[in-house]
Amino acid sequence: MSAPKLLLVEDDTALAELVEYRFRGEGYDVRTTDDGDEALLLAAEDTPDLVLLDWMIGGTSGIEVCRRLRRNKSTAHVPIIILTARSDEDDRVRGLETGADDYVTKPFSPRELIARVGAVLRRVRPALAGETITVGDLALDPTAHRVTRRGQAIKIGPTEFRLLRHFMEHPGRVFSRGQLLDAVWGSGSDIELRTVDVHIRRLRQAIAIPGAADPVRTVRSAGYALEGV
Amino acid sequence: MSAPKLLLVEDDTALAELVEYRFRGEGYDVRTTDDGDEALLLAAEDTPDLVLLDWMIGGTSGIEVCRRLRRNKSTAHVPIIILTARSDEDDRVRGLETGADDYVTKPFSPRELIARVGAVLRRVRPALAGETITVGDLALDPTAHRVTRRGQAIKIGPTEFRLLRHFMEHPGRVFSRGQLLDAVWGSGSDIELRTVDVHIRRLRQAIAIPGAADPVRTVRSAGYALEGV
DNA sequence: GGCGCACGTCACGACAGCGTAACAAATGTC
DNA sequence: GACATTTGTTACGCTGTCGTGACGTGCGCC
Repeated sequence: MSAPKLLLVEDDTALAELVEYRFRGEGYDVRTTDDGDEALLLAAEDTPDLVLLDWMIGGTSGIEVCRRLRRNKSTAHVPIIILTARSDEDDRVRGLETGADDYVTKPFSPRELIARVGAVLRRVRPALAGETITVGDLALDPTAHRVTRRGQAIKIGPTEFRLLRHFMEHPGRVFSRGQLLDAVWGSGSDIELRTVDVHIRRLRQAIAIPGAADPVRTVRSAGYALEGV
Repeated sequence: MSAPKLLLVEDDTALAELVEYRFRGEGYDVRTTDDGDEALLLAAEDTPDLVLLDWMIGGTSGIEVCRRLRRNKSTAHVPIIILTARSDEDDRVRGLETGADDYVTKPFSPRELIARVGAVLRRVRPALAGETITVGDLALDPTAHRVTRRGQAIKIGPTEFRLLRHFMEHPGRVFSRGQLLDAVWGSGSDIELRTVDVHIRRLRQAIAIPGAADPVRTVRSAGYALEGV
């Protein structure tokens, strides 16, 4: 549920197994493939939270996988860490140009890789790294499953919690009802769009405290957003 | 249960005796072997809390023992400290890649090794370092196998003890039933998820005292957590 | 052997939380 | 201002989850 999902694309089987093992030990949910095309499929059917991408793989080259991940809407914003054997500067530039978030040259220690992954996740989605996220006077602790506003605890149901968490991971950004259904309920759920409204109301009710403005903004005919800072 | 169990794999008999002697003096339960294969057997039949592994030993090489410890489910998460004569950087990388937790180069003072072992145990499982952990008005003494609340002794069964200890090692954090089964019952035990509920109830009953709130929090559709401070 | 204890499982009941529909209110359009 | 569209709000039935008591079993101890 809250374990960050990694997609590992690596054709060195031994290395892949090692990395997979260590990350599982760290509480990650890892899926592995040695093929670029399969990677794109896997990423499409269940969007990972981060992609570890070998630079040179069979099927499609790493740079191509990177580009195509970016092109696809659901995977466009997934952070990517490139693994490469060459410490060549040209490659580094090309990798980052293609939209990779970080760059690790082989040989690396799993510990180093774990640290890098942690760093990228902390930067991109703090809640996935188990860190408390703060937006305005709201604070959400994902590991303790706790929400506070101005220091006082908020009683909140599971769905509202996930909804709020999604908002707090992208403060200020407007989400359509469909996007919220995908992100909070899961992409395969056929739920009425209007159901979102009800949960927005419940969320508003839950985080409402007297004398404070409602941080949930309605954007007419577009969706909802959390007031960022 | 209370004394941390060490497995020492070392073929320098004099050194092994010295280390063993010193650690026994510190209250550890030490078993020693000079053979890699025997080490794996010993580890399998009675999972140690930490393995001290010489890099170069007869039978199987240290790195191989390390790998095979990791591959076995019951020993997969046991911390390993590598002892090596070479301060060579390549080895260091390879050792950590294989999943060792720390690395001590010979010659070392027993005092240093004791400190490192303590540090690793504290990091991995605070209760094994023999320190009493305190959360709120609860206190748990892992060596004496005793729990007190507001100073008064609590009668508690073995499973509830391990459950409470796990909670107290991670106060405030929410664990799913599956995670609790892995952590308290051991991974690979096929126990019904709902069994956790029953033991949660028994734990609640055990630590309940009149006029005090229940420190075990139910997080609906997520799991349970111990109220942190 | 008899006893007590701790354990894992089950079944039942309670209820929180969910999704939906229906109606009220607000907002935008001409 | 009249209308259409979008959103807010409420009520309701249903499902899934949780708490709880009871039961059978295995094990060690006396």
